[in-house]
Amino acid sequence: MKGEDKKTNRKEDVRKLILDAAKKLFVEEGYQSTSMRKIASEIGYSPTAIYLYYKDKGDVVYELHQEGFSLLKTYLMPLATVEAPFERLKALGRTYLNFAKEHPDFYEVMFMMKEPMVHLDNNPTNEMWEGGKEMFGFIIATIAECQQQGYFSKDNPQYIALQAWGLVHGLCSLYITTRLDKVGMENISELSADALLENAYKSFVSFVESSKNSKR
Amino acid sequence: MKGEDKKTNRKEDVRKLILDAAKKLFVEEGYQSTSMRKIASEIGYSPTAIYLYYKDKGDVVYELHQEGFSLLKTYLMPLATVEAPFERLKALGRTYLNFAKEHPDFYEVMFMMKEPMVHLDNNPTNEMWEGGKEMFGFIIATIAECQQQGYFSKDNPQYIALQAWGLVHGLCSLYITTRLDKVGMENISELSADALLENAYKSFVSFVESSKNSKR
DNA sequence: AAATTTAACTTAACAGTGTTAAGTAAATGA
DNA sequence: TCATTTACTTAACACTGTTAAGTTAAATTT
Repeated sequence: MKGEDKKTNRKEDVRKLILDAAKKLFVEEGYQSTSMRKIASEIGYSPTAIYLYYKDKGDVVYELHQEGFSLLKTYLMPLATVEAPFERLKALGRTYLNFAKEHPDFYEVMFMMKEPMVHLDNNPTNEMWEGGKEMFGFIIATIAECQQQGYFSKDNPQYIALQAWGLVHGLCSLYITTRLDKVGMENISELSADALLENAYKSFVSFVESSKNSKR
Repeated sequence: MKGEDKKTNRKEDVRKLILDAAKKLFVEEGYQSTSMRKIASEIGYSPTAIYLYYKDKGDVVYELHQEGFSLLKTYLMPLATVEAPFERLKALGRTYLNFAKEHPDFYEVMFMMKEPMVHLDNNPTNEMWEGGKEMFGFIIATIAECQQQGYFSKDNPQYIALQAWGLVHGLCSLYITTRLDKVGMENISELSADALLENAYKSFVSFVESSKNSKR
């Protein structure tokens, strides 16, 4: 069995070598200019060598997408210690926004690009976008706790969670695609994208806060 | 002057010919497989002929993006007749969602892709994402009217409009990138993406409705 | 009417992309 | 030692956007 282990270990090592090179190019030069050939030359391999370890480019992009979710987890971990559910929810939104701003490339591959989802469809394994579902589940659970404290309506927490996620994701994706800049400028107030993002989020939080115990 | 006019008319005609071919491929085969070569062969030209009428691919994609905003306008025009501002706002959200579902490719190029924004940055004309700003302005104006009727807080309408846009855009982009499918399945309730979208939007509307005159 | 210029294209080519098939050299097993 | 597997590389295909140079016909000028 030792030989077997050694073999799979070796295989895993090279996979990691390739993935790390891909990640490096990805964060330094962006997705657009991360080609199979560049990844290969980064580790001194020929382009086709990658195909011995990954099925195709979609496969390595999917792994990158998974790396992104690992990174997001390290951002969200500390939130588990926040006792008050609404405080936790606010921090969740903040952290999500920060993650998107600090790692726009990862955010893109995780939440904006079609490729990783297509890869999931083509590889009908039992895992169905685990990372995304886990994060969404965290929002749902937190919302449900908030409801018990009088926040939001008594609606299905899934729907409310989707509103929250949709809003924050919407802001992040408009920010990343520079559309927040474009609507902010020349608008008398002359607000920067960052200021718009900040103010919109704050305004949303206080809107939810103010509607506590309205109970529809 | 007649010669001049004839010349520019001819030039405009061919530009339209190219753009229509691009649009056809765009809606029938999607952005991914709309290449300069396919556009050219669609109208019986050689690939390089396009470059006599458009600077580069980004240029024709930008025009496609403009076509999208023309189309969106035809969707939004009828809303001007809705007197009650909150009714108009609800209809605006609905219409926006419908547009995204009926024309996902146009929606992508208008609100999700980076290319058209890069094109704007590289062509420093006086127009700064006119279509986007006009639509966002429509939301702001409607929100402002809603505020006068006791809806929302007395916050800057720009911030509230951005929340609304962010939420609806977030839902649309999660829908288009099939992420709503992925989080909806296997979730006991087993909701389809369409049902999730629908319920989240309805829940949001009734949340805003219920908080009327809370006045923070 | 003839010569020249300009307009509207095409052909060939470059540099890049993802990907497959075939070939090679070294390590391993019998 | 010989055969086989492992781990790669080289060459090639079919694309992509794009540029430079060449062609052909129409318009303009002389």
